Amino acid sequence: MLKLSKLTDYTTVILSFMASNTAHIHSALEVAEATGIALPTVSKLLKLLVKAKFLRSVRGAKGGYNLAKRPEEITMADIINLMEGPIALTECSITQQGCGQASGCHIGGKWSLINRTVHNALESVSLADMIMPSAFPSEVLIPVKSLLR
Amino acid sequence: MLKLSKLTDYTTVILSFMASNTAHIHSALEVAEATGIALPTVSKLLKLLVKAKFLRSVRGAKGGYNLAKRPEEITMADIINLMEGPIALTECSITQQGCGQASGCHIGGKWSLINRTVHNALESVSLADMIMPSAFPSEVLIPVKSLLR
DNA sequence: GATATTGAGGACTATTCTAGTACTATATGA
DNA sequence: TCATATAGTACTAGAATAGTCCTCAATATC
Repeated sequence: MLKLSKLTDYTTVILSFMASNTAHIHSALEVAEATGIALPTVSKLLKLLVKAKFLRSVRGAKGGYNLAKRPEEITMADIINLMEGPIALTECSITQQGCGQASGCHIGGKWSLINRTVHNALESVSLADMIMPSAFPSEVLIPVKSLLR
Repeated sequence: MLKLSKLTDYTTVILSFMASNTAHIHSALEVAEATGIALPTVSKLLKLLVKAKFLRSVRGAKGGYNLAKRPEEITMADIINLMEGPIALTECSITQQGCGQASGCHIGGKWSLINRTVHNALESVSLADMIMPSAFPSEVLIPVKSLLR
């Protein structure tokens, strides 16, 4: 499976919870109970999200966390980028310098296109979209092939 | 990084090599030398690709492998599906039955859309596209957000 | 001002996954 | 019949991931 790490998955769940309830601040315990994720793990992720400026924290008794940005301003691409680094399906697509397989590999450019496509897909979905109850979308068409020539 | 396993990466390189030279059959050793991937690994992948019907094999002396399908008929989605299983960014998007986090997670439907978008992106690129020398594509636009409501 | 509550930060461990290797059996051309 | 090549399976080492724990710092409340 072309997969995200569990922690990335948890992070989207946590952020979605925060976004759906922006009124007051939530303690780590509260988030853990609401999401069903173990407290130490939640705590670890919340700290990470503060560092990344997605959340604000309030220390001390009655402290907790809340969103530092509007839900529309946080995209899936942002979240994945934070948790997993740059969105790229292959090693060689990250840096400009080719990979070790140089002699046998002539497909670098195509990967960069594919990566960009995936990135765009993820950037087009924000936290606000994630928490919106939705009718099932009809069809998604992507003109990638037409661009390959 | 939202990443593919190395083996998946190798597989695309190997298949691209086979596709760019469909005239005669290639031994595992030949493929290994052409791609720069270690022979045992190449051998393992070639066997896998035969089982998946992407390649045909000829046993015995002067044996080897060649493509069983036309390059246009093998898409990136096919390759990733073979190597990593169904294209899905999260566990819960694969099966219909919700995840263990049921109580806290209300975003399953959105993931399915995102997954479908990514899948479409990957399905639109075939082996034939991968081996074609290309001008750099200009822009890729995906109307995902407009479909979320 | 003392105490309880809650976040900050970092270290550590267990487990799982991945990649790579090795070995034996089978088929075929010369 | 021998050399060459694939088929199939099992195993191992290493790396990445997930998860936990402990100590320190800040703040509200009594």
